[in-house]
Amino acid sequence: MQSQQSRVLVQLRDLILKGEFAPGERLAEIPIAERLSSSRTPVRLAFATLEQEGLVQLSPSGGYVMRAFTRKEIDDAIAVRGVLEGMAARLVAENGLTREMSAELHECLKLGDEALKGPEMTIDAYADYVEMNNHFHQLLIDFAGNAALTRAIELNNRLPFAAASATLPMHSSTGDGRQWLLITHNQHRSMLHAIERREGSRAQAVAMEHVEVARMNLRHAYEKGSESIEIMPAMRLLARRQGTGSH
Amino acid sequence: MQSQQSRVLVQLRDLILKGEFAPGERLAEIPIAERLSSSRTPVRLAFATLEQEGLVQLSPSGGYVMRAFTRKEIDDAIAVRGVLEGMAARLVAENGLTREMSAELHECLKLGDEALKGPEMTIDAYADYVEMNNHFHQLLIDFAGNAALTRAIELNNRLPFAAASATLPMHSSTGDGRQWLLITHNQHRSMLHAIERREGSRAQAVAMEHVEVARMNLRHAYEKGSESIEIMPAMRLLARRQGTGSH
DNA sequence: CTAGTTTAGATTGGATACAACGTCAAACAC
DNA sequence: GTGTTTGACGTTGTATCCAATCTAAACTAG
Repeated sequence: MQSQQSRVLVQLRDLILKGEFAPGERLAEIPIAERLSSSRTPVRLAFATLEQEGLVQLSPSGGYVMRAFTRKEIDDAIAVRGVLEGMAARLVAENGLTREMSAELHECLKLGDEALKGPEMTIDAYADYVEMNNHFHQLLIDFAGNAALTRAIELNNRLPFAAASATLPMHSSTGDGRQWLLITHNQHRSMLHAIERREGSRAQAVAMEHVEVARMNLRHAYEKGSESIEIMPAMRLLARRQGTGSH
Repeated sequence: MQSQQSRVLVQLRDLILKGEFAPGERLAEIPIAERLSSSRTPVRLAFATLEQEGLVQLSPSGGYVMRAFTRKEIDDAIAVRGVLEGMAARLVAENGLTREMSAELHECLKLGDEALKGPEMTIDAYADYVEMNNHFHQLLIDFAGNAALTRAIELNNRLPFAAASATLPMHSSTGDGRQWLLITHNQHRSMLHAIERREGSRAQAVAMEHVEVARMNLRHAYEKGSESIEIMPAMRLLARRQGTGSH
């Protein structure tokens, strides 16, 4: 078993992302330490990390409080992801793919085709698509071979909703979610096509356009409001109004 | 006076950036705690933050070791800065400037003109230019009004050499440094011009080209090798060969 | 009844104590 | 002479302790 430190960090981050704490809520060390059956020390260590990740904030009076996220902040973070993934796609196009890289990416497209082939999507097919989507994005980032870029994307994705998978169309079972998945899947195909033809600028443009679907889905979830909290608990971290909501 | 936590963090980061620790060196808590006259607790907290910043690494056997940076990693980080600052410039151009914003940016240009006006640069004039440069870049980032972007740039700048000021031409007194400052200054002017005309794409392109000077200077410093360690102690953190240098 | 003050409790920031672990070195065996 | 094992030392990870501070409630005075 690993150290308390990493266990507490992972579990606490999980609790936060599950919406266990209300925005602005004071995060006392003792109750959390008890809840995760550890002492205060690993909890404080975890807080230091989570503060860097932007999930919690130092309170001026000491201690930490849960951060609130405005709609604009999430939207902005998605835009940043677009730019960074656009850079990744451009780099991959400029540097060129090896045969193995190309094969891996094509495998993703194939998995996507299979998940989307029926007229209706099962839950399993949806899960498969999400996994394929994550893999595809991760491959592009890895193939770009730029550690600072990888890091920047990783840190940006720590913000709730900013990650690629967080804002895939969630209502796939209702039918119109599948339409959007078809569109994002086609964008993946365009991206790979551009990359293989070394069209860096096109690859970048498609990658940037790609996140617009995520923005649209965020808007959708935001308007649905409380309904989407059921399937996306992290929605609770979204402040309904501008401001931090902490006082 | 502030907390030990923040004091130790700042001082320790300073020590690291001054090249006090060799790449791969084990960073023991007790000596550092004694050196900064605190207990191990704040040091440990600082390590957690510095690890997030990428300056130190967890050793598999426990504890932290000083990270080594390869030339490529720094170069890549500068490329990421170019993309992010390019995004900032584009956003500012697209959103437009208020009268106050415009005035502040023009003030920077004026200060730069003054610092560069003589045929030779004094140390003071150089210092003024550096300060103006930082301010100009920070203004653009602030005016973009995208918190995730601000954060991403900030985190990326924590890597040594990646920040805008870190790789300005350092040999300004020798004359050819001044030439390069004239060029970067002119790029600032072009950027503002593009922004005022709402030419987002041009503003972005200039901002991206702008960091090429930084890359060139890094190459320059790297080739000079030990000479540049005198004026840039952080050069010691650059691994002379690929790899982590930790074993 | 309200507002201000005081006091008691809880909580954080920091230091230290302790146990488990890893590392290094010396000594022994082959 | 070399390789291995064992033991001692140092370090980390974690828990707890203490003091300083903030919070909140209750009480008093106007």
